[in-house]
Parts: sequence; C-alpha cells; structure tokens
Amino acid sequence: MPRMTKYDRQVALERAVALFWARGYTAASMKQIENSLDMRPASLYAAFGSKDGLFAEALELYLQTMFSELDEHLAGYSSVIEGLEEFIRAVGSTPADAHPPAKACMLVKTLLELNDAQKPAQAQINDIFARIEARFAAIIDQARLRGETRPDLDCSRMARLFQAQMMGLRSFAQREVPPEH
Amino acid sequence: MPRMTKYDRQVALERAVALFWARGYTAASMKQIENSLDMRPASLYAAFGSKDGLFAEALELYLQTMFSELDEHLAGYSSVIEGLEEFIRAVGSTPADAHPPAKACMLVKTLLELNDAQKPAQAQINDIFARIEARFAAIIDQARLRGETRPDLDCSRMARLFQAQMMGLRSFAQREVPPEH
DNA sequence: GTTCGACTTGAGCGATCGTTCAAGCTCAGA
DNA sequence: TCTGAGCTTGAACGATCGCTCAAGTCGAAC
Repeated sequence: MPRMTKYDRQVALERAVALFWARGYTAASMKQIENSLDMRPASLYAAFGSKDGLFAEALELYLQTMFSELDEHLAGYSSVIEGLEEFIRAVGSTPADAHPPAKACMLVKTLLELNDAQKPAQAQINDIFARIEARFAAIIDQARLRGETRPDLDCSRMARLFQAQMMGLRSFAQREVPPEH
Repeated sequence: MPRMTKYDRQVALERAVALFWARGYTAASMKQIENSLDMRPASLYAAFGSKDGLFAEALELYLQTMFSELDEHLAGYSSVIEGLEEFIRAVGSTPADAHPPAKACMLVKTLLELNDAQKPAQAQINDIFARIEARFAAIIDQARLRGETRPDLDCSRMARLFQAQMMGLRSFAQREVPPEH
C-alpha cells in the first residue's frame, strides 16, 4: 500500500561495484557510498544491511558480470581455446575507450586486501575464486572433448594455471607502463 | 650529550614490514603499530615522520630484503635460468616451517590497495616495480650472455613476463588451496 | 654530584569512521 | 479526499582514526 522505493536496486549495486572497484573495500567510506549511490544512510542500511552486506552483493554482481562477458566473448569463437586466448589478450590490452574503475581485477584486490579479522568476507572471496576455477575447468574440458587439446589434459590444473595467469596479467596492468607492454 | 635512543631502528622497521605485510597499509592502525614496534606515538613520529613515512621505509626494506634473497638464491646455481626456475618454484611452494605474514607479495598488495588519492605512494610503488623489472632484465641478460638463451632474446620483455608470472603465482597462493596446487 | 636536553610517556586533539534513530514526507489503497 | 505504512532525511551517536603536546624521565658530559 505505501509508497514504492525510489532507488533502483540494480543501478545502486552497479555504482557500488564501480566505487569498490576503484577505491577498495576499506578505502570506500560510507560518505562516498552515499554520494555515489545517491542514497542516505537509513536507506542504505534498509536495503543492504551494512557496508559488508553491500560489499558482498557488489562482489557477487561483479562476478556475474565477468561470467557474462566471458560467455559472450566465447560465443564469438568456434574454437574454445582460441576464444580463451583472445579473452586473456583482450584483458591485457586496454581498449582506451572503455573506462573501467581499475585495471586490476576487483576480486584479486579484495583477496589481497582482506585480513584474518574479516573471516566471512574471506570465505566468500575464496568461494568465488573456487567457482571461477570450476568455470574455467568446465570450459577447458569442453575444448578437450572437442579434441582441441590432448585427450589426457588435466583440466583442473590447467584452470588453476589460467587463473593465476589472469591474476598476474591484470595486476601487472595496474602498473603505470606503456600499453604495448 | 643526552641519552641515546632506546629502540633499534632496524628492528622496528622489520616489525613494521611484518605488520604492513599482514594487514595492509590502511588496515594497519597506529595503535597496532605502537604495539608491534613497542614505541609510543611521539617516538614513532620523531623517527619516521608519519604513518606514510614509516610505510615508505618499510616498502624499501621489503624490496631490499627480496633482492638479497634473490641474490643469495641465484648464487647457489651455476645456471642463471635454472636458478630463476627454482626461485619461482620456491615462491610457489610454502616451506610450511617458515611463517611469512602473508603468501602474497607485499608490493602487489600495496599496488592494488593504493588509489589515486595517494599519489606519492603510488609513484614510489611504480618506481619499485620498475626497479624489480630492471633487476630481472639484468639477470636474464646475464643468462643470455652466457649462452643459456637465444642470443636475440628480448630481455626486458622476458623480465616483464617473469614479473607478471610472479605476481600471479603469489596472488594465487593467497587463496585457501591445498599446497600442491 | 649536578646539570641539561633529547627521548619517552600517556592523555587527548579534531576529524572521520560505520551506524542508528526520530521526525517528516510521499504515495497506494479505501 | 483521507489515511497510514514505510521510505527518506539529516542530525548525531560512540568508537576509532592519524597525530600533537606538555610533562616527566633518563643518561652523557663536566
């Protein structure tokens, strides 16, 4: 019966992702969150419970967005391996017209930022990385079944390697270096 | 003429490295620093100027320690390339008896933690990564001159690749995964 | 033994942190 | 048109942030 909520939850979450991605979890203050999401404290707490709750949802949205982009990208290639190769290449080279909040992956930033005093978030981020690894493994296994790789390839091991490479490349990209590097 | 300083500057810095490495720059509060270094505020500020000043010196000490360990390690191998291979392997596998504050590299943690509001520290960390890259390049060039590699190897490019690999591997190690992974 | 000044101590500064709450406003339902 | 549920607002809570300072302590020089 009463008035509907004014803000768009999805839009708010997208803005939260952008802010957390750019600033990091700790460095993003509630004051900045209020401004970025254009929401006042009580609305924020009613919608997300706490700063931690908002961050948890932002992480999940970031992950799902990444998965979507990966799927979209792979759909454009008949060869899975070729698609993965181009995906990691695309990550390495900045499009220059795109404006991501940061070069580095928000998940890696979070993984390295959290300390033992934040157990719940640590558990979440570890779970997320496990899910990414599983997704990579499934994709690589698909390539294996199509005969694109050696038939006895250890897909899980390859998925972990691929993940580590991605983490390294995107972290390296956070350095101030010429794009061709 | 008057009394000498009571604390050992080097020991204090080593403790600062351990704390910053474990907690990160922002998350390490002055209260924790006071406890870890066993120094009171005024002594800290007299010795290091500010939290930023202390952190800058801690970063530099961390870098020099890393360089020393690299040199020590390479001295044990007649082949430079073999030495580098074993170095990155040693980084990947935790000795289990050693107790580093964190698996991930303190420099990468810092690179990903800093935002545009901390320009001076950003400049420092970028300079540090450039120096590491140069060191790697010099080592690889040494291997090239010894005939361990192709004579036309692009050592700078290889150094950047090696650095990105290290960043990825050590970040990956921050995940909670079985050591054999 | 006395003196003097650098070092140490611990309280506390203003600012900002994440969070809460009472009051007001707004709009769907009757 | 009236009602009232519940979202929005903005002030302000206690805690903690990085940092400062006056007072006290200690030790080298004479």
